[in-house]
Amino acid sequence: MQLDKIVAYHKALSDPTRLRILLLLSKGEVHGHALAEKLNLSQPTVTHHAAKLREAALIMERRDKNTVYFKLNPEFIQAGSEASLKFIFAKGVEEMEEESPESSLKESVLRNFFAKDGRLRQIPAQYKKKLIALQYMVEKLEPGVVYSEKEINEFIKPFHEDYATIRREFIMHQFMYRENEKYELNPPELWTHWENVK
Amino acid sequence: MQLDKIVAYHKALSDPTRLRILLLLSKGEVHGHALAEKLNLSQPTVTHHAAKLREAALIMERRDKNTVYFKLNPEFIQAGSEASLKFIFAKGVEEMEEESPESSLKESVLRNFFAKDGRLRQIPAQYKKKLIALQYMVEKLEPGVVYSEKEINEFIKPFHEDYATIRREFIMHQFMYRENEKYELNPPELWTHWENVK
DNA sequence: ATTGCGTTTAGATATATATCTAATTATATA
DNA sequence: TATATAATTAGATATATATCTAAACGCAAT
Repeated sequence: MQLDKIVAYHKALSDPTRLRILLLLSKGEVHGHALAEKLNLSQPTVTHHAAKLREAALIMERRDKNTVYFKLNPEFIQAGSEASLKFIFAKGVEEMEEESPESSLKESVLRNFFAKDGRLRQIPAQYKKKLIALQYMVEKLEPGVVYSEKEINEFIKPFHEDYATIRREFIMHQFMYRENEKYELNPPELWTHWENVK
Repeated sequence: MQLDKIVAYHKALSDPTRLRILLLLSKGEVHGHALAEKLNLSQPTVTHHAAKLREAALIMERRDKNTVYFKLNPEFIQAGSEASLKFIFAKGVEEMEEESPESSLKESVLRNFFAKDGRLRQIPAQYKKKLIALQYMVEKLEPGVVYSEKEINEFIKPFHEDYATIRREFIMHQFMYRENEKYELNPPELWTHWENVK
């Protein structure tokens, strides 16, 4: 997961002093002492910030005698920006397909919690199993159809008498969407799956 | 100085929990309780992060009964990214103002693409020139005024009959900001300029 | 009214970090 | 070798912040 890299990138840019350093470097190479003077900071402070920027690969260094010159690393500055946007806007990239543990657990839940007539014996207390049971029921609804609350209740009753709780769970776990008393199925990408809850 | 805004933008993105929230929101609206569950965090922690993201204008909220739904504010996420790069790479801010190539290109575009009555003969296909034409038009709007979509259309029509395209380009290139059908001018620092697009 | 549920606020705690001074290291020169 | 300059490291301090629990708030249903 490149999450840590993206965090490091933004951490590096989330300090006014470091941004001012980058601004100064945008005009060309500058050495540490000069940065300290221009920013009215001590040299150790400059070293501190330079280390942060170097760790995020936003600057490069060159040593000449006992003087260290800094300059921008423009490719990485831009790359971090692009990687962040890609990360944030990457809708559902991390979806995974059928796994054996999941399907066997699913079978076990359907066998043990649902009677032959289709009724739900009890709402599973264990989170994973509850989600499986909820999903099993919700998949019998029509995508794209707008239901009233009354209709949802009537739909749930054949499964379980406590329709209010189950209706709430449908919303809480993103199986359904509610607005102004109207209920509608969410797309499956939005459903809460126990694999995503770590 | 917009330094503080850029710092705030990166601070908002410099936490792994907040990035995970944005990732979840990239698939669509999610409410607070669901976020807390999916992330294994307490609700107050979600509120805390939501406040940070809201302050940086990276998310928007909608309330239905006592449930708050969050969603991304993609324009601002992108705008912050562009503003940062623009800030860092603003070489020699003082002398970049009046360069001959830019101003002559601007004059040429204004001369060749706009008729004497002010109408835009055609939308420039070349990127640089299109931005110049868009900026020329958008500068005739009042900063700080909130326009309806109808008003924007009526504003554009005297320039060009394809107001829908131009209205979209205003948003796409960050000249304007849109929320709930309301349009407002962005500050010029946010505008996309062709010098930064290489 | 009372209860239930989702959210927010308040307050506490632990960790992270920006900055400084003082001491140490690295490099070059007299 | 001794000295000067630049950089780094070590250690101290103050501020910021991510997280939690407990309490308060807002809204809807009974």
